[in-house]
Amino acid sequence: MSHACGHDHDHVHTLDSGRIDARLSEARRLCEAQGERMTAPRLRTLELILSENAPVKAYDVIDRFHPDGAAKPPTVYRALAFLEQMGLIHRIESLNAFVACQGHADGKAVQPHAAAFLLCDCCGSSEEVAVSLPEIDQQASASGFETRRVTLEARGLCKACR
Amino acid sequence: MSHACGHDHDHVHTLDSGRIDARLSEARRLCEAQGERMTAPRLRTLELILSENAPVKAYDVIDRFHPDGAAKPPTVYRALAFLEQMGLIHRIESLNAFVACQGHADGKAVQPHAAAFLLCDCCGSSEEVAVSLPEIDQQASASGFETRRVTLEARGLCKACR
DNA sequence: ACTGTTTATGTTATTACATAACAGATACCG
DNA sequence: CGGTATCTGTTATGTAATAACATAAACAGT
Repeated sequence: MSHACGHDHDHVHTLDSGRIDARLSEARRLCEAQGERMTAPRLRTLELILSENAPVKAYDVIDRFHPDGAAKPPTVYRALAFLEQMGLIHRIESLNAFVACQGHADGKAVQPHAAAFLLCDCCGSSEEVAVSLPEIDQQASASGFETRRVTLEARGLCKACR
Repeated sequence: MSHACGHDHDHVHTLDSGRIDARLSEARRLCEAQGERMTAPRLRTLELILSENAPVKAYDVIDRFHPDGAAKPPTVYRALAFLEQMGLIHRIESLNAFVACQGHADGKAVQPHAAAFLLCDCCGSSEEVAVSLPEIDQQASASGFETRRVTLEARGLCKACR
C-alpha cells in the first residue's frame, strides 16, 4: 500500500475490534430484516473491509481471508457483490477497491444509495460525504436520460497530507 | 459489445471519416500549440476512439490497431495516457474504457478538465455534460480536502433505450 | 423426516485489464 | 554532429474479474 507521497500506510486499524463487532452485528440484523443470509464468507469479507479505514482491494481480502492461505476469487467477489447490494460497502471505481459504508452510522436501515467520496492520493484514506446532484439530474432529464446509479469520486489530498 | 438489453450495437460509426479527419487535424494543432508530439501511435489510437461514438476498451484499440494483427498493450496504454493528459480523451472509470472528449467541439484549446458522463447500460452510448459541483467542493473544503480530479459518471438508460 | 427447489459455496480454468523493465529508435538542441 | 531527452518496441509479468459446473446447505410443502 505504497502511495504517491512515498510513505507506506499499511494496516491502519482505526476501528478497535469492539467497534468492528458492533458493526458486524448491525450488518447481521440488517440482513435478517431483509430476509437475506449473512453467511460466513460474507461476514468475513465485511470484517476485513471494516478493519481498514481505507478502501481495500479485492485481492487483499482474498489474501487475508484465511489465517493460512488465500480464498478463491469467486468466493470473495460474490461476497463483495452481495455486501454492495445490501448497502454495506461501496465500490470505488477509480481505485478498483471497496470501502465500508459510512452512511448509516446511527443504525438506520438504508437502501443502496449513491454517495460521494473524498479519496486521498497520499495516505489512501476515504471519506464518504452525502451530496445531492441537482445539475447532473437536470442535465440527465434534459437529455431524456434515466439515471440508475451515480459514481462521484474526488481524488486529491486530505487535510493531514497537505 | 453485447449489452444488458440483449442487443448488439457493434461499430456504430456516427462520425463520417471527414469529421474524424477534422478532429484529428484539430488534435494535431492542439499538440503543436503545446509543444507536444502527435506521433503515429497516438494519432492511430485517437482515430480508433473517435471512430466509435461510445466508450472504447483499451483492448479493442489494441486489437484494431494494425490492419493485420494487434498492437502491444504498452503502445496503446501509453498513447491513451498521453491523450488523456492532453484532454483529448477521457477515461470512464466505471467501464474501464475511453471516450473522445466532446468538450471542445468549437476548436477552443482546453486544459485537462473534469466532466460528467451519462452512460447508457443498454446501448453503451456516452454523453458528456458540463456540470459544476458546488456541494462536493464545499464538503471538500469543509474537510480540508484539496481536490485534484473528479470522476462523475451516471449509469442508466438513454432516451432511445427507455 | 422426505423431497424438490432455491440459494450459496467450492473449484478449476480462463478472460480482461494494466504495467515493469529494458533495448532500440527518433526528435531536438547546442 | 554528438549528446540528451523523449518516444516506441518487446518481453514478461502483475493485477482484476468472471465463466462454468459441481457440491452443499437452507427452506417450504407434504
